[in-house]
Amino acid sequence: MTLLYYFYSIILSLRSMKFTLLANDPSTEARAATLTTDHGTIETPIFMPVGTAATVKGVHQRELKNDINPDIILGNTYHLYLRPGTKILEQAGGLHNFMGWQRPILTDSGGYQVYSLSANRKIKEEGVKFKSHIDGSYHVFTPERAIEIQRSIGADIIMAFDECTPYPCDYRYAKTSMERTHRWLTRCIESHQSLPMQYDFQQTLFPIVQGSTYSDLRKISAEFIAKQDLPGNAIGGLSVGEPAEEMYAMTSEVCSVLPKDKPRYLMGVGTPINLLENIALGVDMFDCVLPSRNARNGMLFTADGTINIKNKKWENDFSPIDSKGYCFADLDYSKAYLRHLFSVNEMLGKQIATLHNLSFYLWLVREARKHILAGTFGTWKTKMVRQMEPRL
RNA sequence: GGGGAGAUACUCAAGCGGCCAACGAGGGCAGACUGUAAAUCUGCUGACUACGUCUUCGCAGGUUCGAAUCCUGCUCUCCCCA
Repeated sequence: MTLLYYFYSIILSLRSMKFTLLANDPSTEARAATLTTDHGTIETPIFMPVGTAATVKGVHQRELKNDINPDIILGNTYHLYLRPGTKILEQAGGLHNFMGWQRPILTDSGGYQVYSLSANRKIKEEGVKFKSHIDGSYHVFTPERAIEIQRSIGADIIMAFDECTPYPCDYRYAKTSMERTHRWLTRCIESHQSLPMQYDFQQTLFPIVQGSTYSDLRKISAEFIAKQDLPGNAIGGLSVGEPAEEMYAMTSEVCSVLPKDKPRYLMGVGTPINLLENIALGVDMFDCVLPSRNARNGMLFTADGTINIKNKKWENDFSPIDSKGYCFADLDYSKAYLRHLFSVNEMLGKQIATLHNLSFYLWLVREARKHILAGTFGTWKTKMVRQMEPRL
């Protein structure tokens, strides 16, 4: 029995994630593809809703699956490690079973927390020491530990442990940090290869390009990352406050180096316009808290730009939330009603807004995909960007 | 009928002679948010011909250089005893 399981594991580990390019847009670098994991196929370009603590905040799994309908969602290593902890996740049979989501999941390694919890952590060559925001306890994340925890969590795609540098970041530090992230990557790869699978599906490791806003560093980093020959590649350290044009310049630089036959994941991006511009530069995967967090704060993303549903001007606007109807709630409820829910701080308001925003984001990337497949992405993108730009 | 407490901006509520256009909270109005320490955070919230002026602290008088703050009367509210 043990022997059988052993062979089964070997067969599983030989199988790897499959990326199939279906189309290249004629006027941009945009591509449409499929990415197959053991939990299903992801059609790219894709937006991955963020579900940090084993939940896309405010959304039932049923709505997530049936209405928003993303092919993959995110979880976070740091948060899940703190609570509920790897022991519980292992007992549950991994994150998929724990949260009742059987499609693909990607976990961030905790690299972003190195950035966002900067006041509560210390970086060393060995790893990063964090002070827990929950009980003040100290925890050390090393590249090895980050992979080990991600093995226990059990996401289909797991991320290398990196440092997401802040903006602005001086050149010397950007270079030092990038080189350390590269060394950490080597350790992540070794760890990933040596640690046994804990569940009966494949987990794929993605490395992360760093280099802040410096073209030469980005190029060096992208070359180093590409050389590792992992099944997919990520671009990190962007959308941390730099102007959008700088982000696009970096994405463009990096995409020109990263292999075309592997998925490219731009971490933490972004606004609907950011998504379209980066798809045009060759990015396949995105994740961002904007649609979910901003929804809870009353901001709705639409094809005609953003609106703040809390504003007085919606008080007696009984038209549908969004007549385009990206989800049932868009047509079932009015703007005036949604504003009311926010006014009285009813949780349903935040749920509806989240459902709308994520449905819109997923509509946007699916629509982009259709246009790439049809060869009309360039003109469509230009039109959409103009339409969504803030009017003064 | 007797005794006591109190009335402050949209609401609740501090202030008890000058540093008061008046703490704080709520509400209201706006803004921020990009690999989630976020159902969070920030600003404004008497009026105006706005870095200045004017009118406010139940109402009416008074004391004082100066009152939301002290005194007198009135109106109203609450509590206790009969």
